[in-house]
Amino acid sequence: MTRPLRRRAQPEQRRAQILTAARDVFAERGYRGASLAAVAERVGLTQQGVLHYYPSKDALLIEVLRRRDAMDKATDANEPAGLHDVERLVAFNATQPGIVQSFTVLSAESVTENHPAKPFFVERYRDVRARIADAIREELGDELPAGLDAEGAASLLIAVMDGLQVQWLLSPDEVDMAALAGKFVALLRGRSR
Amino acid sequence: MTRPLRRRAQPEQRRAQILTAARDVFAERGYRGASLAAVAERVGLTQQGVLHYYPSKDALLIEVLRRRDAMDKATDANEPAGLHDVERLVAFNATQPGIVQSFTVLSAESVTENHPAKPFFVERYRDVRARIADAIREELGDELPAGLDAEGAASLLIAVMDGLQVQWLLSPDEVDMAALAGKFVALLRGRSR
DNA sequence: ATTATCTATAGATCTATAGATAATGC
DNA sequence: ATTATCTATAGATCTATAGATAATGC
Repeated sequence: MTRPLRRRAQPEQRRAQILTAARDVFAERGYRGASLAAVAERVGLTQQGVLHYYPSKDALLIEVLRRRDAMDKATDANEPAGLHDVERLVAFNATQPGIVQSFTVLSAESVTENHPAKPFFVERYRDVRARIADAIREELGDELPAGLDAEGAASLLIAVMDGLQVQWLLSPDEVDMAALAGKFVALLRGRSR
Repeated sequence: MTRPLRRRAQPEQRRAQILTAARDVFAERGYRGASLAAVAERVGLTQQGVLHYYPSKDALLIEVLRRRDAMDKATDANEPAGLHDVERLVAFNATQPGIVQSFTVLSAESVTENHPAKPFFVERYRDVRARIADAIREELGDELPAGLDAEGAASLLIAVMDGLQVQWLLSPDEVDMAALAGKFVALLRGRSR
């Protein structure tokens, strides 16, 4: 009975493990503060083992973001289906601090010089703004308060969700993200008094 | 006529130069992505020259933040004096992309593990929330729409300003920060229709 | 005498490439 | 035959400390 001296994982499982570990490490330290060795350690490989699956640190980050995007689209997570859905979505996010943190940290870091995720986030915000604007138009038509148009309201809604995440990550007990996001939606609906 | 072989700058000028350079480098690359050598190069010193004035990279970051805070308080910049002042302040910020970027990048990065600026930002947001809540109470009393209280409205206002900055830094031509912030204030005032 | 600045350097990283080896899949 | 994984290693960093030197301030 000979025994294998080294175990090999299923390649697809390995890739998935690596992406999850990378997302967590990037969330904890930012992209520039993270190392391939830290990712490797979490999946029980050497740093070179990780590079067998993803040819560079940049490529690994891009894949993390792509997969996240694909999953979000598949499950309709992280982008509200409409105004009625905002509070539920934010409440769900509040149960997933790691995911919230990865998004907050990477999107802000992406504005820095030559950041590999910059094109990704430019496009993503453009996309999300357009889709949320459509949803708002569908629900409220042109009946927006304060002279807002649907695009502006979409920008504000995204800003509220992103901005609350920073405050919540720093002081979870002082900021009730979901309730506040819900109240912002109520403002948009114009139920102001 | 002997000439000095090496020029020495006035210490206080040097400190100010270093802090400005550090703020810019941190804005461009984030704290973890920045190096002391990059800061040193901008002021014409070696990295060890910088460490003569600030004993560590952490200490340098903390001083950058402290000075910024002191300057903000002195000039009333970066924190609106009240709701009437929000749009003007945001319009002013839009003329200072470097400062906006340093704030956006560092505050988001500060939520990561063991980040030296975390205590600073936890406290700062707590403070700013309280001060803005006071200003809102003074201007609007308890007449807040959507069942908001002054603290909640303050959280939302800060979130709007922070969140718009990310979108604006990524796509300055697509997001009119000042106009949108102004419209959010109009929503808070309850002039909704 | 003090201090601003430099050179030298220790000691830790970090990413990426090259090539070896052992396990898998046909 | 292919490929998952390792060791070895090049080449660049990076922070921080130690100690030398030259300019400043009393």
